[in-house]
Amino acid sequence: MKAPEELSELFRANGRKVTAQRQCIFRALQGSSDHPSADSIHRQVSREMDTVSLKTVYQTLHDLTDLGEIAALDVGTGLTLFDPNVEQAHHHLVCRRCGTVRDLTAPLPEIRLPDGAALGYDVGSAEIVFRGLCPDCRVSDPAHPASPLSDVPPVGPA
Amino acid sequence: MKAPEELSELFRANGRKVTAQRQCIFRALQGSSDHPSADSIHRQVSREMDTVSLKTVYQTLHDLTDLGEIAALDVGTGLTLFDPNVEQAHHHLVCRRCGTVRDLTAPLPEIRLPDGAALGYDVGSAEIVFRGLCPDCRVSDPAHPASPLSDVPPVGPA
DNA sequence: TTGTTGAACGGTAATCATTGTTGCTATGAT
DNA sequence: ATCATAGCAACAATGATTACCGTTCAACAA
Repeated sequence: MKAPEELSELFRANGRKVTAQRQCIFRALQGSSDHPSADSIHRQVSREMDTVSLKTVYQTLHDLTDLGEIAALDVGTGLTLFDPNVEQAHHHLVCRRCGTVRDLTAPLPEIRLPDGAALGYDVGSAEIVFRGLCPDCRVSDPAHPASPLSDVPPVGPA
Repeated sequence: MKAPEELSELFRANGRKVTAQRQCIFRALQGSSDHPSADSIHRQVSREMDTVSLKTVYQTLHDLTDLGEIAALDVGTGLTLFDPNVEQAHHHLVCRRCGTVRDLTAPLPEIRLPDGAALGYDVGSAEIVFRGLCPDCRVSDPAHPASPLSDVPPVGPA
């Protein structure tokens, strides 16, 4: 993701208007190093501007996704996360208990479909999601989900 | 997924009751070779029993997921799909236009995280989702003309 | 066979994430 | 400064999923 000022330029260059709300969202995105949801961005922005609509956050995030500055990421937790890290190719590691997502920058073998395996599809991208327990959730007894801190439902493996 | 009679046995063995609604859902699942949603199963079951609650379908599907007989599958289309094929390890091919999901049984190199890359996670599974346009959607989109199946380009991370 | 018990049922209403509608406001170009 | 229009906030609505609640019925034992 580019810096806020560059994003403003990009928006203008694409016929979109640069509003105070959008600039605030740009800054909130730059400040978040992880994978924020629309709601968490909205909470962050609301601290600075108290009447920002959640819909405005959604629209700006979708605009940024269309422009390729961030990536929408759905790992099965029921809400869409947004990934500002689009410069560096990476995959994701998802905790099946609390739902937190971490980037995986470790080198992985290039994924290639064997000839004829694409079933006529025009395949454009491949994403790998690793699922497991994060260090924090491993501390609690794995056999007994005693007190889940977050009520994200577990997601079954493929 | 096991046969309906075996599923009934399994339910009884786990202290769950075998109702007519559940047996009907078992049969509907066995009859569907693809990746049904809760709603499509509900429509199928409703043809046979006209007063089956959608909640009952959800509960039975979750029970089957807990027992490992089917797998919940969320590929970012907004609804949860259920995959009766849990015996054979496979990945998924998702059409980004119409959302249909196909199994990929082609052999892929085993995905394995290098030592120290797991960031303290207890990694349990890895799933690959390939995204593209299915043959039907390619026909209606001149921007992505059909190409010979042999020259599928290698695909990188999303 | 019959009685008992609690899991499971159907119907409805609620919840959560997300999107549409509408009338007003402010951006960016003239 | 003016002005057309994209964008805004405040709702209301949507679609998938789940909770509530009074009733029913599968499982098991007498």
